[in-house]
Amino acid sequence: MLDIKFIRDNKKAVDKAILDKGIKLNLEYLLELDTKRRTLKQEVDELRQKRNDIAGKLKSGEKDEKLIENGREVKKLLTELEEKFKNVRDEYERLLLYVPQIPSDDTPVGKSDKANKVLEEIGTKPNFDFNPRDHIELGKDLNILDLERGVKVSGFRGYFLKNEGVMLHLGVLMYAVEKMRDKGFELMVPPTLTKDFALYGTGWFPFDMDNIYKAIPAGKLRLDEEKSEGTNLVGTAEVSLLGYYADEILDEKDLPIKVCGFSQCYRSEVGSYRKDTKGLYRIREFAKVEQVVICRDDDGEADKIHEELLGLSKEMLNDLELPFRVVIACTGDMGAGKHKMYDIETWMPARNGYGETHSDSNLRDWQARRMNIKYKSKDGKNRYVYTLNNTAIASPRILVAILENNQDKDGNVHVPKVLQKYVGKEVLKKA
RNA sequence: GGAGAGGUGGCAGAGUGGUCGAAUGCAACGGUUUGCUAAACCGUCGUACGGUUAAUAAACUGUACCGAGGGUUCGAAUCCCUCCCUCUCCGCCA
Repeated sequence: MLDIKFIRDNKKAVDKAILDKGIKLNLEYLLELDTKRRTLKQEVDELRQKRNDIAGKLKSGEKDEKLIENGREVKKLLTELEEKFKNVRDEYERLLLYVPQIPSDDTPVGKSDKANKVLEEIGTKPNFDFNPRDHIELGKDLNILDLERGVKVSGFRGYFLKNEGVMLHLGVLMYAVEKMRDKGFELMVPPTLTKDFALYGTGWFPFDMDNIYKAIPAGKLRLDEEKSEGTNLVGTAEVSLLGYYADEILDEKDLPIKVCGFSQCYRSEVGSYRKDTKGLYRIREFAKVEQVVICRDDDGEADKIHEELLGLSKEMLNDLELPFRVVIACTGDMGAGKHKMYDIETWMPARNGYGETHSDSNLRDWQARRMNIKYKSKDGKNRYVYTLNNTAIASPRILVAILENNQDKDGNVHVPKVLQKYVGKEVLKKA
C-alpha cells in the first residue's frame, strides 16, 4: 500500500509500476473514487456538525419541538449520505490494496523471470566426468528420500525425508539458525497459523490467495462450507514475524530490529501445475530460516541493509561450498510490494541450470502501511517503518543442490564440512 | 466441546444516555529549581481523514475513532442485536 497523497502526486510513476508489474488495477478509477470519497466525506462531516449543534442546543436548553423535528430531518439526510459514503470508501479501500510499490531505478523491466538480470556468479561448478544423477535418484539410492510414499500419504508433491536426509535437512537449518544468532538476529519460532490481517499486511493477500492454505477444523468444514472460519497456513515466517509488530509504535532507538524466524512453510503451488513436478524442488511444505529487518524510513539505510542481507545469504552458500549466482529480479517477477529484490540461484547440476534458493527484498513502507507498523522518530512524529526480508536457508530445496553438487561417480555424496557435525558423517555412502 | 468474565488513550484504570476525546495515576517529553543525579513543582502529552490560510515546517478549523459492524435516539463509550478477539474454570488432547 502506498500513501494516497503520494499516489495522487505521482500518478505517472504509479501507473508505470502497475503496468510493469502486470497488476490488474485501473488507477484512474481509483483516483476517481478518491475524489468522490473526499467530497462525500466533507458533506457527511458538515451534516454531522449540524446534528451535533442541534444535540448540543437541546442538551443545554429547554425542550424545543421544532429543534427536535429539525434534528430528525438532519438524521434522515445523514443516514442516506453515510450509506453512499461507505460504499465509495469500501471500494476505494479494497482497490488501494492493489497499488504496488514503485520499483527501484535499477530494477529491470520485464514480464517474467527471463528478464531478471544476472549480477554475478560465484563459486565453481563441479566438473563431472560421469553422468551426474539427479537428487531424486541419489536420494533414493542413499535411502534418504522417499517420494512415492510421500505422494501416497500427502498427495501431489509429497515427500518423506529419511535417515541422513533428516539430518541434512535439520543440520542445514540448524546451521542457519546458529549463524543468524551469531550475526545478532533475535531468534523466533513463530506461529504458522495466522489470521487474515497478517497475510494482507505482508502482501500475500489479495494477490496470491490461491497459494495459501486455509486451515479449517474438518468438522466445521463439513457442516457449513460457506461460513467456515479458519486461519491461514503461512507461506513464510515473514508473515508471522511482521504480524508480531502490527499496530505497534516502535521506539527509534530500538531500530533496526533484526529477527530471524524458523518455521514450516506451506504453499499450494496451484498456479504452477506443470513446473518442477518432480523431486524436492517445488513442494507444498518446507522449512525455512527467514530474516526480517525493520528499520527507519530512510532509503539509504534500507538499501544498505538490503545489501547486508544479501551478503549473509552469500556467506551461507559459500560456507556450504555451493556455486551460485545473484540476480536482480525484474518488475514482473518481484511482487507487488517490493521496491527491489535480489534472488540467489544455486547451481543444480541435474537441471543443468540454476534454481532459486534465496530471495532478498526491500519493501520500504509498503508492508508497514498495511500492517500499521510505525516508529516514533526523534522529532516526536510517528512514521511508518521500512521492512526487508531475506532467506537464510530453505530446506529441503537446498538439499537438491547439496546432493547433486557433491556426488561422486558411485552415487556417494560428500557432506559439506559445516554440516558434518550435524550429520555425523563426511560421506553418505550408497548402501 | 461446556460454563463464565471481559475488550476504554503508551500502560494502569474511572466513566451506564447529553460539550466525554474521555477523570485520575504511571510512563514519556519540555521547563524551573539543583554541584550532578534523584525528588519536587509547572507545562505539554492520541490517531486518522478532510477543509481554510500558508506553502512543504506550520497555524487554525471540522469530522471520526472507547474491539468490529449494525440498530434505537434530537443526542451513544454508556441501551439493543450480530460478529471478532482475549481471559478464567471444566472436559478432551501432543
